[in-house]
Amino acid sequence: MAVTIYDIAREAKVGIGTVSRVLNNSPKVTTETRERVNVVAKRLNYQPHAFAQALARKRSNTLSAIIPFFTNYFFIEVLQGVQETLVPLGYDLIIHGVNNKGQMEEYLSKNVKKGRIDGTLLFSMELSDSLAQEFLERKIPLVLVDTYHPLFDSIRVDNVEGAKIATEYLINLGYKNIGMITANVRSVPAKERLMSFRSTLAANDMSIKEEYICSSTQEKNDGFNREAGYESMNQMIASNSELPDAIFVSSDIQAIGVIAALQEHGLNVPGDVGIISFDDVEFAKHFDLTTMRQPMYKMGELAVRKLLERIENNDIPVTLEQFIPTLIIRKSCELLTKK
Amino acid sequence: MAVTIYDIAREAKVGIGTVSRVLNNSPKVTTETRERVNVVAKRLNYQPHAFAQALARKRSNTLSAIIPFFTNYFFIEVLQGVQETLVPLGYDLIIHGVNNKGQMEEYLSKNVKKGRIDGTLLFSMELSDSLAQEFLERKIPLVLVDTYHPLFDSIRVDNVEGAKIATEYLINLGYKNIGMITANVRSVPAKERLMSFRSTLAANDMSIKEEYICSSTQEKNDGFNREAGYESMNQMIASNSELPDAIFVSSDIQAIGVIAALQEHGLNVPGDVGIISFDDVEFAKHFDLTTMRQPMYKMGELAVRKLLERIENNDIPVTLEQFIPTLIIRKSCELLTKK
DNA sequence: CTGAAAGCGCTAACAT
DNA sequence: ATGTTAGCGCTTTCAG
Repeated sequence: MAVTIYDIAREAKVGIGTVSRVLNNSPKVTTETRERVNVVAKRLNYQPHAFAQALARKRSNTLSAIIPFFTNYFFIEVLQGVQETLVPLGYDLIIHGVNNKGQMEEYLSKNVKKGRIDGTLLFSMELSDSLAQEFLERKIPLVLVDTYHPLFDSIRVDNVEGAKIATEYLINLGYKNIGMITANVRSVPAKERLMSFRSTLAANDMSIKEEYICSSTQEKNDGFNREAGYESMNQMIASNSELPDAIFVSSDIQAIGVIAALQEHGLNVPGDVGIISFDDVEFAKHFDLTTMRQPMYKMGELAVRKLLERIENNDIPVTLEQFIPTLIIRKSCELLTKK
Repeated sequence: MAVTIYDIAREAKVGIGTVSRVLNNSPKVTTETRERVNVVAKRLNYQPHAFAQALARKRSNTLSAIIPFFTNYFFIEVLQGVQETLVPLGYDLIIHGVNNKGQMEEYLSKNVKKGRIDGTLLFSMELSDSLAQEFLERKIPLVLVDTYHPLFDSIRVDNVEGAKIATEYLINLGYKNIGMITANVRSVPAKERLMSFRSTLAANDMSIKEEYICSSTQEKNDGFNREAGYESMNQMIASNSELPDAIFVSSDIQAIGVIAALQEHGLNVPGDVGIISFDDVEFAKHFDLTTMRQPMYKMGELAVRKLLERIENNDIPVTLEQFIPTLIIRKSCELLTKK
């Protein structure tokens, strides 16, 4: 059996109350007894029993993260940010990978009630109003990452600004006929990126050719997948005699499909068409993709801080933090001298 | 405040003992009272308090996983297997990503003592004898995944068999001059794969050209990285007038580097040289890599089952389970007609 | 400043 | 079959 405060109390010849005080750094203990207790605790190699503490304190020092497993790359980096900021603060993380919204809701509405969690991080999935209501009522701190709800803290990427940076980069490189391949526009990020692409082009007095804009109708991952990119590119090739000289693709993974389609038609990147995409997931560098990097690690870090703040004080006003993606220049676009 | 068994007891007009029995499916309750309690529990939307249960039961129903963050691809799939098998069984998972061995040891020897965990999964990292001793003494169930220690259950991939399959595939395709690019041979998997490559070639009466075997001296990830593959390939090109017609590379990520080096020298895959690698991580399919797939999901699944078995009964003998990798045929090798 | 005791929510042994 | 009670290990009053 593990060593408890009773053991320490006995050996140090004090009451368990005093032991507890020492262990929790209560000021009302003589330096002398404090010292004595500490020595014994160390000698016995004491570790507090997390559950007993949680029960007595009504606070578990553990957070949960609900993550759609299918987002793979993105989430692993965010998670690392989450981990590395919460562990030093004495928190533990319970993760729950879900594959669909039903699973998520089940988990949220059930497991969270068990009192084992001080707060929750919800990733990349839409929060329904009924669930939102439940969290509000139960007063369980919740912060959203890569998704949004007006009643909760949210941490997102500024898609509008990111798409603007990407588009301007293409323009400055000297590309004249720029197209866009976007995911399913029912997804918010896809919509925002497309919208910003259009307005940036307009702001720079560049014409927008509708034939050069192609959005996916795929359901799987909202069109953020390789096949969608492949299809879109093939479609664009089939219905145009001439292609754009550069394409802004709404995600790295789609860009892989786009490049494959291009190569099958004997077209090279960036020789024949320049490509810029979005995300900078792990493999992007293996493809030398120029892309807009989402600061995933930092998002995880901030998410934890926000959540902890809210656990301290749930009355602070709700915030929305937007990260600006940064341009990662690799080799899928080039400076056009024929400018 | 959340609803407790006292609330249920009051409403259902029974004692808390009865409530507890009903909730735990004890047989000694009348169907009638059972029904009554269940109805009230449902109406009150009762959820047991996990910590109180853990404290009383001396069992937490939570497992922990210690994972090196730098292995990225591999771990995310294993983790999914872990998750999906443990959640339906009523367990929770606390994950702890570590970046080095020191962190791992700190976590193991400290956090695990807190009594919040029923058992632990250790991934891809060597277990020191002193830590092994500690686990043994504390009787904390531990299973190792992708690593090995004689005193604990281990789940691994059979590198010898995998390398044999890969090599034989190359031979059957008609390749005559087969080389190998391996990671740092101080790593056990790299060593095993190389050894098996040699013996398979020998068993098939094929000559082994030492100039066609190149092992990395890199430290980073034991040479399982892109740069190592790139370097090795360049080195092989520099020191040979003629190249092998096919190369077995010890990991997908190295294969990416190998292909890059080849292309820089105007050589194509599989046209000029065929490539087969190992792992089948997520991006392998984007490169059309023919590779040996490690059944990651299944490994996670089995790891949980083993751990749970051991939690039930820690006296069963230690086992070692080896998974045979499966050949995934894509396009980085081809049937040679010039056979 | 410190010891004793109550209680966190639940399980399990003990009565009845 | 069901109610009662004693812990599980810790925090936190409440006395002193």
